[in-house]
Amino acid sequence: MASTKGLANTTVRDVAAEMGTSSGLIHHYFSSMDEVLAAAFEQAASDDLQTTETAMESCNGSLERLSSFFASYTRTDEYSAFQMWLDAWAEASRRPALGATSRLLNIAWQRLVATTIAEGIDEGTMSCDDPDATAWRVLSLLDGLSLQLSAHPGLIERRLALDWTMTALETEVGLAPGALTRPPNR
Amino acid sequence: MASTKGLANTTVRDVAAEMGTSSGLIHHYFSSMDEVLAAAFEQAASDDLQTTETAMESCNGSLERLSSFFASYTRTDEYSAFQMWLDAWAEASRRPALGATSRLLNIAWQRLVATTIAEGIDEGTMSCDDPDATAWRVLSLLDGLSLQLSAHPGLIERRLALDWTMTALETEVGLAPGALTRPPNR
DNA sequence: GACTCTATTGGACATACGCGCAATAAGAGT
DNA sequence: ACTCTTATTGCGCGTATGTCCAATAGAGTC
Repeated sequence: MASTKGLANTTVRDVAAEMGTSSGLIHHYFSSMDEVLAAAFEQAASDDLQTTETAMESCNGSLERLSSFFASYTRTDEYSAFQMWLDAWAEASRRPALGATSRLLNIAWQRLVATTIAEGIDEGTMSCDDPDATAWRVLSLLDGLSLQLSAHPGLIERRLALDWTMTALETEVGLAPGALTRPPNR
Repeated sequence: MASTKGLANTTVRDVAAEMGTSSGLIHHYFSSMDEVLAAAFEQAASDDLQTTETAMESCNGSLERLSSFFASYTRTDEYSAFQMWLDAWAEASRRPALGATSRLLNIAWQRLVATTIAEGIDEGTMSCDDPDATAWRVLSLLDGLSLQLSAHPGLIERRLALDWTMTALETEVGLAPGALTRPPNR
């Protein structure tokens, strides 16, 4: 999936060329371009989610798991991954199928963080009144900052954006500042 | 500016029709569609900024000014205003002029918040190590939450998103929870 | 081997878009 | 009146896109 042009500008012929088939075949399986984009987005985005999930599972302890979450987040191919999300959010209100897909995947990411926080509470290493709300806040902060990184390169330092988000999470769940291990620069 | 279709799908002919002129005239004043979109976006977005600025100026005390900021934010025409920002961010990396415009306007919003916090510090009502960073964090949180409100209606309650952001600001600048007055529901 | 159903092709069709252009209108200054 | 510059029009060209469709290939099934 080399959609460097962005979801919004991806055409049926692009997808066909990339799969080595014809444009007509795609409309044999998908009834509209909206669903083509939704399927393409789901595949790419849920791949990223899967990668992050397996990386987190290989950690023991919710604290390491959360650190691993951020490490995995910065590892995703920087341009295309987040640009794809920006396109999806912008098109969500115009393309129903794509909107439904992005909604589901956003919820999946939020639940991933929320349940890990809940584990931390069970372990006794974290404290949080509302893991659900905290997950939304932390992810929204990360999205809002990543959005600036992607749309306005150089405006905010990438490392600062990540550090701010991790600090916010530490504060929310009652961890000491720096308790989460920052990933190395890249 | 009735661009309900979104910046990305606005055509030269749309703009021409809305201004009651011909499409050729627009290319007489703008050298490319990128600059047309940048100008249209700048006009709409800086209008919103101006409205918020004047609303804040009519308040005395930085605390009231910050409350006014959030009140003004929720007042902006809900769909089209934020959808326009989403489109601009998504297109920023593909359309240089639009990207430069959105970057400048983002900075303007950030400075608006940062300088108000600095005023609060001078007044002695607030405390904050780095108003600049705090402004970026608060605005990014607000953007990330507003993004969900716009792209996935009903996922998060609008009032909660606003309340979370205002609480985050209160925490950052050492105000008591609830010190900022929440705007009435709408 | 004939038949049927699905997979797949390549292209046609209608539409839409950005951009440029030749032609015209409108002033403005002299 | 005349000229030069600017404003404005309407249209056409080239290109791209989503969608549809007739035709072909292939794979089972009896």
